Amino acid sequence: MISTKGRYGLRVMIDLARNDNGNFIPLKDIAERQEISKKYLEIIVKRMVEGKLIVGSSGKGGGYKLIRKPEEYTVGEILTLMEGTMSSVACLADNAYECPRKKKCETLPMWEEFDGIIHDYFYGRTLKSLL
Amino acid sequence: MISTKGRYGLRVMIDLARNDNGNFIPLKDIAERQEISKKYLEIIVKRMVEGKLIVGSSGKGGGYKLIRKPEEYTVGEILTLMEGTMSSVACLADNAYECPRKKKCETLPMWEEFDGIIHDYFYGRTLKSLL
DNA sequence: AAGTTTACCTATTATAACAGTAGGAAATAA
DNA sequence: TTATTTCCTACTGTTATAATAGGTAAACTT
Repeated sequence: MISTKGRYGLRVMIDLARNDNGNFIPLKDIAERQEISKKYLEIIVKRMVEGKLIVGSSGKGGGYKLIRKPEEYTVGEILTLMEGTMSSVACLADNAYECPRKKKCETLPMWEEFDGIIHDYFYGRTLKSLL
Repeated sequence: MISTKGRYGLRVMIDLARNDNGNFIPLKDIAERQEISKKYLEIIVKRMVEGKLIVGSSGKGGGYKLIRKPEEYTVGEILTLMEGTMSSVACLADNAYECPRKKKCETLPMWEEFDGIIHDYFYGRTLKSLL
């Protein structure tokens, strides 16, 4: 299940795209429009800055801004950054321990196929498509 | 992300289908074959009995047994029973609070479409297909 | 009737993630 | 230098996960 990190993160990206006028957009404005606590959003955007999805600028006239054009972000990369992994099961997560039953597991092929569907869905959809 | 409840539950169902000979199958045997703690599996199968996926019988010669034929179970119903919900976001879960931003939410349509894909995938697949 | 096997039932626990809140320091522009 | 805004560290309450522990009840066998 997608947590608030992923959901709010996406909404911040949409908000930044929607209200882009070339200047930095203060988090206060985003928080008000999106009706999310600014304090909590700080955690969200921090990760987005670290992940190079957006850029921040301190001080007056500061705020956040997209780095690329909306059509150059996939929803998948945004969610993956925010959620850590997009795998449906722990066995297939990025940091997965090597499961000893891997070869004889009767459910693994299904999880793999399903993860492929998830991947195709979210990586085949751009931020622009959400505007 | 699918938890051990869903993953182990599915494996128990497969194990019961695979080893079905008309008799009840003791949990001890399932636990050994699946390499999962019997104690933990008790929690899993309890829920499956309550959800009418399987039936249990105490005493010598007891154990668990499928109620229907493998082709009459969908993976979706098994996972939904074990996980509680198969929604990708809290806003769409069965017990969802009524989100005040529902009408203007720009991400909701995507989550709804995605949940449809999840639903189609898992409900269009039977236990038999995993054998 | 006794013993064995098996499900069934009620706790308890350790760990981690989630969803925030709080308070201040540093940077930037007017 | 003052206002604004990001940036940083720490803290907290709640819930879910992934179990473990110990016992009771039922059913079959001898």
